[in-house]
Amino acid sequence: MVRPSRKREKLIDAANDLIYKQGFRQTTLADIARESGVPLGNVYYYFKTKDALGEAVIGARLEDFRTRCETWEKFKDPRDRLLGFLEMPLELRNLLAERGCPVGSLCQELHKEHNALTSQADSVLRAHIDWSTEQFRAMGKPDPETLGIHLIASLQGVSLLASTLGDASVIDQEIKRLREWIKEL
Amino acid sequence: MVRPSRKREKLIDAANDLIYKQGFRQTTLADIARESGVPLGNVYYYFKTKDALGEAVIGARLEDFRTRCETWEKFKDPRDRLLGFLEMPLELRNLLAERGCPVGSLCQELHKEHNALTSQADSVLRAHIDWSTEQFRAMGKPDPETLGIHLIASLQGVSLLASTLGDASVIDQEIKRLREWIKEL
DNA sequence: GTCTATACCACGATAGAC
DNA sequence: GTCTATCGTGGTATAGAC
Repeated sequence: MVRPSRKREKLIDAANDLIYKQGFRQTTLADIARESGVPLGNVYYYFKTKDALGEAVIGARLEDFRTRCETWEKFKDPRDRLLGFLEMPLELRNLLAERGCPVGSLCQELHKEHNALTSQADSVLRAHIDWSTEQFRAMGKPDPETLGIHLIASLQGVSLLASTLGDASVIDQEIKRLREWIKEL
Repeated sequence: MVRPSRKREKLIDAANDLIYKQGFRQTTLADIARESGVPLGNVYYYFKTKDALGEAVIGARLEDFRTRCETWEKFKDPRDRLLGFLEMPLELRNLLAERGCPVGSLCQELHKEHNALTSQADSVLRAHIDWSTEQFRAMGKPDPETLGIHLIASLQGVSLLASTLGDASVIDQEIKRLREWIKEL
């Protein structure tokens, strides 16, 4: 069996967490090397550049979202899928209040640089919008994309405010509002 | 008459724009020096550190918001004040779609670093929330802060999506929704 | 494949002439 | 007050021994 290198995985995991905590630019390869237990010079055996490692991290995040999607798609009713989706930010509420949303904050950051990774990071947020839009479409709603955008924008906005205010309860408030909105739609 | 140095103003203006365009960390003092026409070494005559210049920029932004508040407070009806407030993101729609919200993106960025400026940047976003909350309170609504948070979170979220999708029309959509929400409240 | 040592560069900050 | 030259630090990336 061809199994991917352990060190490669460890590097991606460490980078994933550090990028969430500190941002991409602020996270140095030395940080990642230390956190993953891989010597600095050895990082370049697995990834040619820092950007290449960033690309792998974003790929892992997209993969992670796809896996989550599968669990929500077990629900037959698209309304239930959306309500299932809304459980995620509730579970992560303390993390979101501390660090903001990993997807949104990376998009913000990379849009300010002129980084080659920008469009890849964007695609993760876009995947959230597209998945939500599909559920609204399955519900037979007109303008499903407007609804999908409203849903994701609300979550992004409240993540930013929760981390700025250092208060996770604003997430609960907004999720409550969104749940009611979806039920009444 | 004691007038503040022209160069000092130019530095703040250039820094303000560059920080909006590129983010704080990504913006170098060399960038700011070039853009403002002030030689690099001379920057330190006006600001001891880069953080000190950042602090002046945030102060200018807060001052700018206070000035805008005065124009909205000409309306007697708090509902009209909120509707006046919502004109701002509409006017800035193309800028928001290109660069995101200057206030929100700076909060995001500084929260990832452990920068001394973080709490100052936060106070600008907080000012937006507080002002909105006051209007809802003046309308006699229960839980005015929840409403204020919803308003600002919506704007922040849609700014992020507009810049990620590169599409200003999502701002129009969400503002339309918010206007109706305020009118029916 | 693994690791140490280091080249190289960019940036914040300072020294000091004018 | 103004400006040039430069120091020191810390980051990405590479060379090359094992």
